[in-house]
Amino acid sequence: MLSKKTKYGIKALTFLAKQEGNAPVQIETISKSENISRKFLESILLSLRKNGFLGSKKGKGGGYYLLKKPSEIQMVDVMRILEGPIAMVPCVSLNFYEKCSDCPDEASCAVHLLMVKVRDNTLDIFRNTSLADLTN
Amino acid sequence: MLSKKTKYGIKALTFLAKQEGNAPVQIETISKSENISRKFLESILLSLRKNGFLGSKKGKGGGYYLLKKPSEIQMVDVMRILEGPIAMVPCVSLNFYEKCSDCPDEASCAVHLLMVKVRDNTLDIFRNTSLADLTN
DNA sequence: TATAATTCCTATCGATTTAGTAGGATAATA
DNA sequence: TATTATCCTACTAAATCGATAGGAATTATA
Repeated sequence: MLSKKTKYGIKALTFLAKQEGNAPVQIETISKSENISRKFLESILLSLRKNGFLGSKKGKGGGYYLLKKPSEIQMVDVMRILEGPIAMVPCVSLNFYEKCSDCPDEASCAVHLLMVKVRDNTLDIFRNTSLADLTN
Repeated sequence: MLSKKTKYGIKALTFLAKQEGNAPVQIETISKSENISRKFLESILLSLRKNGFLGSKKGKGGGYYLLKKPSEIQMVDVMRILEGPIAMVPCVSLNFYEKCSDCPDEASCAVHLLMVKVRDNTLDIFRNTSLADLTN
């Protein structure tokens, strides 16, 4: 399951991508427009800022804005920051690899084999989809 | 994340598929061979039996056995029973559909759009992979 | 310089899910 | 009848998730 955090994060990025110009948009504005709990969204935007997707400005007229063009923001990077691993199993993850304690040999593991296929395909989609692609 | 339930279930099915003949295999045997908690595996096999993948026999010489040929068992069916929805978001699920409470229009939702792509690809893999394919 | 507006940060909480355990009921075999 | 195995229900500890609370820090503006 995709977490609400990721879902809301993508919606917020999309909202920002749709703005004309690059003026800061307040949390409150996004929260109301996208029906996202204000405080929860706050923490998500904070995390997106700390990871280089967003810039922010404090005080009156402040808010968040995209640091790159939507076409330059790949979904694979967004997913990794918000959701974590792309793979369904740690033993198949490129960026969050962990060995399975129960499995003596990955090469002959049915689950491993199947999940590698899924990861490759999913990765391909996330790599080849930018924020711009989702903003019609 | 793939649940341990699904992971163990697939491993158990693979183990059974590798057997010569169709003689019942005891829970204990699978549990030890695949390093799966005995009691947990018990509940998983029970669920696979109730959903038509396995047959069982009680008493001495009893155990579990496949009801179909491995090549006739599609991973998509296994996944749906053990893991639930294939889709990462309910509003994109074919078999477990649920509307998002926060989203006024699926057609224009970025998350929806992205997750449909992922679902289609993943579904394709699970549909075109049989238990036999995983048993080398 | 005072005030209001806004992000920043840490901590906490309730609900749900997950992985696993316990213990006995039921059925088949010898 | 004794033994072997599955069947079934209920319980539990730990982790995760979604959300909330409350105030600190910073900036714009009157």
